[in-house]
Amino acid sequence: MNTSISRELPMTADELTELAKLYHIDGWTQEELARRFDVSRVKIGRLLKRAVSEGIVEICVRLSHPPDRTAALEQALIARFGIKRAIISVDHRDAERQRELLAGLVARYLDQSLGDTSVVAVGMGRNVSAVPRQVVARQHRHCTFVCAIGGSYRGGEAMNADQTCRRFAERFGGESVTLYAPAIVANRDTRDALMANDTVRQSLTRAQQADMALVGVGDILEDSNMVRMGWFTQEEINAVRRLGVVGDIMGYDFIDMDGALADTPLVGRVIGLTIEHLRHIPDVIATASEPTKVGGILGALRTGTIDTLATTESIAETVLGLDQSRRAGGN
Amino acid sequence: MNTSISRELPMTADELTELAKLYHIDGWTQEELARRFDVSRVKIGRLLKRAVSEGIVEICVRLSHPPDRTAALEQALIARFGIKRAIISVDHRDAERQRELLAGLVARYLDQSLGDTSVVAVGMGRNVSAVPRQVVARQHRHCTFVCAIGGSYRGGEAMNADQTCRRFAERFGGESVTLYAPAIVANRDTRDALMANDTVRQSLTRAQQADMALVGVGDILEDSNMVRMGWFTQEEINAVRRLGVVGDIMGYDFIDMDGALADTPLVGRVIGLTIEHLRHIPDVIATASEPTKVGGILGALRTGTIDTLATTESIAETVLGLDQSRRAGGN
DNA sequence: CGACGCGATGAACATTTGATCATCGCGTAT
DNA sequence: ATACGCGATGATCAAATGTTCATCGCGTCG
Repeated sequence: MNTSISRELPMTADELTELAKLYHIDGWTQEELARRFDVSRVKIGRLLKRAVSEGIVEICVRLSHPPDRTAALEQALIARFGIKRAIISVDHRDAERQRELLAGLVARYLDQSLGDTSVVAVGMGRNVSAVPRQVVARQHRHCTFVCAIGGSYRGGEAMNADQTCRRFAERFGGESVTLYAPAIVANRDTRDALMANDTVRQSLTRAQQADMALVGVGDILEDSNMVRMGWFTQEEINAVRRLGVVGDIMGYDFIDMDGALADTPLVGRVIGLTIEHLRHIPDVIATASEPTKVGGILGALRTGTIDTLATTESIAETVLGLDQSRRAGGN
Repeated sequence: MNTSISRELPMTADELTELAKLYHIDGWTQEELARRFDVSRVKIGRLLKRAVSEGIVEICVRLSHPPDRTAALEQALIARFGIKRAIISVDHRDAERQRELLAGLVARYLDQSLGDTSVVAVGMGRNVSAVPRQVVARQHRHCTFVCAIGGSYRGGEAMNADQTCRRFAERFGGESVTLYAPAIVANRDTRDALMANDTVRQSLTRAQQADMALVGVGDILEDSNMVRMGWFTQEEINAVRRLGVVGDIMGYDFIDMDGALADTPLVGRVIGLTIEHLRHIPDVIATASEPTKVGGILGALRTGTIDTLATTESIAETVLGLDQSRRAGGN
């Protein structure tokens, strides 16, 4: 056990970890640490700040909504769409924070739902990849997190399913299974060839047999992931929108507000689970925190594949209202 | 919107949630909240404490880096690729910061490995040149840092091997040996002419006899150093990629995922150590911090020339998975 | 009616943490 | 050699938070 800290600021990660543990876990005060290591309190403070900035310690605040307010919303969603449960986060104006808040609740739900050997199929997207960061597992499990869709270098590595799977496995315990294939390929032939590949087949089979799935819901705005990732040209997206498409599930399966699948340029070119596969997974969690996705969420709910909806309070209300109006007003 | 909080402490969970959100998420101070709701600051404090005890907010601190995890990774890499050791850095989302973190670990490794008169061959690249900046030497030595490749004015002087050598010599003590030649020349004849030159010969000979080597691993993406330095046209890089090339060692020797050398337009035009030379150096350290380089790292490991791999946790895991899948799935 | 208990409340004080700034050491450029 | 920049350092001050304690309102019981 190393008891002395070198005089210069560049400390090793191990020393920083030790310091952070004493402060955050054991409850020492900065002044006590300063005396203990014979440096000034200010320096201890700076070191602790550095431990945070380097990711050695992570502090997450989880804000769960009190049951009474969300209970009514959840009941309405269950009654209207036949889902099994809803996870409702408080509203927040900052989009990034909002994502984190919701991801925290999803993380907690996973922590209480995951068995010791559960298999979870994981999609791509910002809302999905935000979840593992918020996980604080109470037990160490032996789960399997398997990619439900291939990878893509565009639009940031961090959103990819394999990264998300790996982080899940780290946090909850267990292993991650990567789908070694691009998320999207040039044409159906390439897709068929890939699907015939052993490695790809194996991963997909495991994904199909998952106990749970965590997927995102997308919109088809100009700045949506679809366009950012270069899967769509501007004209294509306009054309698709004219078909009445309002969003997608897991990043590629497009739906209109009635939950019907649409015929888009992507059909037959994606390597991953389809909506049909999702139907056979006992608990499909769909998560979306952006207000622009209300249409997509409504469509996703109406596909009947969603078991658990995770979203914000105001989005849930909007979706319910939207559904109401479309039932009443027709069109 | 409810703006007032009732006077008695028994508040509704909703009000507590609102309060907690303002404090924990939005960063208000207790005093601001006290003014805002016209109660004493002490009471706000008590309410916030209650929000925690009632489970409305959860605050969790996570310490990363239990050393055992990186130890397991290192063992896996050693077992799989026959390297001697691995240096694993924690992940960090900011690329620049990530480079520094990894460079710090490499610097420490050098500090504990370098003898008083060691000779180190030094490559080029961002990951290599980041190392000397992180050096904090405990003793002053008389080492020799010698360029393993010539210089290039494109793409920033700072990355050049001679600069890096000089900084190393400053930090660790000793001298630096520059390879007075361009990194790449127009054709094989020019190269032969240079290799016949006394000065060049001498430097290269010393590099070949080095005790250690520090080299980078590159990728061949559009924005890679290769292209930025103008060594490759876009067509050439595409052609090379079609050969199955996934990366390079030290900035020029190209390899596919099986670690085999590729025939590229650069062959015979580079002034510096080759992979064959590296094989005779007792400790070749390869460093790479970018996730895009996983393929290149796998190839580099399979060449069998690497003794010490320095990379990030998630890259190490990806490389292991990639190797696994290529062994299993064939192709 | 009045004494008492009890929890809530906020003033006052103590502790902890964050921010600022002058200084120092060291390496570099002039 | 000297000036300068830069980062690290800790003294000092300011802000934020935690703790203590006297008081108050209110209901209960003798």
